[in-house]
Amino acid sequence: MMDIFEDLKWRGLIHQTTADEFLPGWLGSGSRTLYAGFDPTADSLHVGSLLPLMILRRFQKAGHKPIAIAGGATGMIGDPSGKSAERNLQTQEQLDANLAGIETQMRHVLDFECGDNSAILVNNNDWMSKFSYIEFLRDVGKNFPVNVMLAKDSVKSRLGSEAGLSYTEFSYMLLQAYDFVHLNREHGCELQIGGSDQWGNVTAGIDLGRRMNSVQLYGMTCPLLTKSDGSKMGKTESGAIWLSAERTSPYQFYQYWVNVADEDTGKCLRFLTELSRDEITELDKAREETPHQRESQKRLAEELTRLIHGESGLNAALKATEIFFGAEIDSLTDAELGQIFADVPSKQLSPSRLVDEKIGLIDAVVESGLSKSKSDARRSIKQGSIYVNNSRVDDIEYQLTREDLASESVIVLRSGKRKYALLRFLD
RNA sequence: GGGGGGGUACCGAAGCGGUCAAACGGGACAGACUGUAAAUCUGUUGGCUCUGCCUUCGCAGGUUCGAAUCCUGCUCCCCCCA
Repeated sequence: MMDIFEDLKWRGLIHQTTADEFLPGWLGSGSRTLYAGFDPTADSLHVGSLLPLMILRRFQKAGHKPIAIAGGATGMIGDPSGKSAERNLQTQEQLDANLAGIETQMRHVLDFECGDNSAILVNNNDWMSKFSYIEFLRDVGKNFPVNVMLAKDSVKSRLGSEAGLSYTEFSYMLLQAYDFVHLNREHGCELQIGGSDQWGNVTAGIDLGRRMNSVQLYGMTCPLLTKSDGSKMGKTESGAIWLSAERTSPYQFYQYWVNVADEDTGKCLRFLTELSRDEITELDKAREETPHQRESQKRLAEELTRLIHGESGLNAALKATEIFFGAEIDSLTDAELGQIFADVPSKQLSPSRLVDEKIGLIDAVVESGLSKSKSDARRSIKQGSIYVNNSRVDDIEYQLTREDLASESVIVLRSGKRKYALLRFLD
């Protein structure tokens, strides 16, 4: 069994634990059960959830049993930690749909069918919803001194803010704490992991375990995955990077990691991949010496895309990358093009236009939406920024014909470096 | 209520009778360079049946061979005095 604690430490994944001295030996001497919580606010996890998920995976590979808890109940309330304003509440239907989506994705990262230490996914709504308000206050609430709760950072910061803190959000801590106690009782779970902003909630659970059941539980937090400029990893101008292919195509996902800044890449490799120390050290060196090769970014992107989208997803992303960065496009199928250009707008035209009517390049560029007027299209072509199937065409008179089809029925137009549009000649 | 200034292309801002599709700056787009970074350099930035034609300078009229530029009315904005 590998030394999980040592590995986490080397990767910089241990921010704080409740038992620094004790945990290494404890983890090394048997299979333990641990859990991390995931917030079901959407039907897909995003890059932000990748870090705790990977930590669970590391534990599982080291022989421990991971529990992922989807906060069906807590998700209805919203964790105030690190949030500046009150959350919107979610409906039951939304939550159910979200949970289903999330589970599918977790299966890529955690093994749910490997015997004793199979991962399990539970929904805290299953036990929380059985509580009556009175019961909860009597059994759980009375174990929480308000003065201790008020001292937690997550509460303090919100009390001082203009938005304030509702009673509902204030209660969040009790729910998460009770989750831990419940999992301990039902599954023998003894360790909770979470981001460093979860410290208050984690220790609340440990306290509750001691008070209710006289058990000793443990907690471990990891650093938050942030960029060197302090912003969150996994966000772009156009929104979050998701783990579902429907929301973020494998190509976009791959590209996100290829474009990680040099300063952040080392951290990402350590935090999010399972590459060995030697490999990571080598990549660090390569990044230092030949930054323009961007070997480590490519490796990072490759590892993560394969994990989340599988070998075929990775291949699609690589093929798309090749094409989006200039490779000529020909002898592909409609299906392949459809996958590669999943994110690209397309325009359907009648096939007869290719044969009988002849479609001039200028008109094609306008119809595809790449240019807003014919004058604009004419200028673009003259300036050499229009490409048909990725080869430049600077002849204003050019007419598209069947010869220009890149697949059975598609011609790929491009303006400039990145802007693509598909013309589909179908009835 | 009185006095003054002003509304120009995506934004800021010149132009104040013809050579104005309208200087200049920013932005945007493209080309070169490059590490799918940044910077830099170059070009483009109303439309079209494109070496020419058409429509634009708050709105509507007028003067003139000719107006973004002059006149009249309307409208909106800013400043000063009440």
